[in-house]
Amino acid sequence: MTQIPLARRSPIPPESCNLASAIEVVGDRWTLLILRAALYGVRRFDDFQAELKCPRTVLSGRLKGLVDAGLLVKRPYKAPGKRARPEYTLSAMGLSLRPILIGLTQWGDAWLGSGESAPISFTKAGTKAAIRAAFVDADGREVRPDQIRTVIRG
Amino acid sequence: MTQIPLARRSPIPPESCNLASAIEVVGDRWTLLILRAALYGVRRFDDFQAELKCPRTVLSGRLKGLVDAGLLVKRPYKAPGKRARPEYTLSAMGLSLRPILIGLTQWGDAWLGSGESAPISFTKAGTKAAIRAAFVDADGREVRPDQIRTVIRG
DNA sequence: AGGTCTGGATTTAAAAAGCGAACCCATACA
DNA sequence: TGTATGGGTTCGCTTTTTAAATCCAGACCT
Repeated sequence: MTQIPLARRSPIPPESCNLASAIEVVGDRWTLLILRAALYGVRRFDDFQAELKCPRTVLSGRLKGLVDAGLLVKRPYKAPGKRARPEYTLSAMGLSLRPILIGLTQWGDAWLGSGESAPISFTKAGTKAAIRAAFVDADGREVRPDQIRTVIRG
Repeated sequence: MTQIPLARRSPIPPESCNLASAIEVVGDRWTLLILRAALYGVRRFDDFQAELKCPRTVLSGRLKGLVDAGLLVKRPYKAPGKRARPEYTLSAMGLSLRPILIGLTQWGDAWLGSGESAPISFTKAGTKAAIRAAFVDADGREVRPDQIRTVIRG
């Protein structure tokens, strides 16, 4: 196993690190579970609540936070014969988290799964072969994890 | 923007979803910040504490949790002329989260960055061109986001 | 108009978690 | 003998979470 060299501090302090900022935005159990559901198409308050079984106060707070952060868009929808109600859909910013959550799904399949085959998988349109989250170079060719190098600006 | 079709529920209930399980393990602000630091080489209690500025009780609890979950390994180290002390290093399970945290870093660069160029970037060993998180098929060729299809087992 | 249903929240009070400061312990070193 | 250091735990206090109850607006029915 490639060992990471010992460091007393991270090369970038958390205050000015975009990873740390991202963690402030999405690094929360309920927030992540909301995003998971949203990526599967859930949009409405009560549907989120039924799925997550979280307190409605928490849900309402988290939804507000995600809207403020720009990950969700709140807008009215109107089913025929019903009054207009808000629905929460992913913005481009929120949608662009999909590869990360798919990556986390596959990490969970690999390390937390119960041995059975993964209950959900992802394929390229028109084919049946599974795809996976990975890194690619500018030409779209895979770069394996041990080939990744970190470069600090400066 | 590709809209996700409306759904009242996720296709997989959270209780039996490996993504939801993964969120239980790593879906926490301090836990993620610890993993971030660990991926940069931080190993020791006081170094984590100085970097995260979190209460020592919280740090000690989270480290225990990560060891129990198998992401970190606790073992003694001995600097010459010093007494033996514990250090926390990433297991293979923890290391395999690196692509996800790099993906999250790049998401933060794209959406939360202050307009300047990213303070940290990633390249393929031996080259200078940046790499990015993406999906690949079995042959390691990129699959663009709009080409991704979700398949439920059954 | 009045009554009821329903989705989308807010209010309330108890339980849990987070927090900072102080303290403890073992070992190196002077 | 005393002091410094790394790695924690203990102690109170504050903030969040949580579950349950309540509120509210608009559609539908009669």
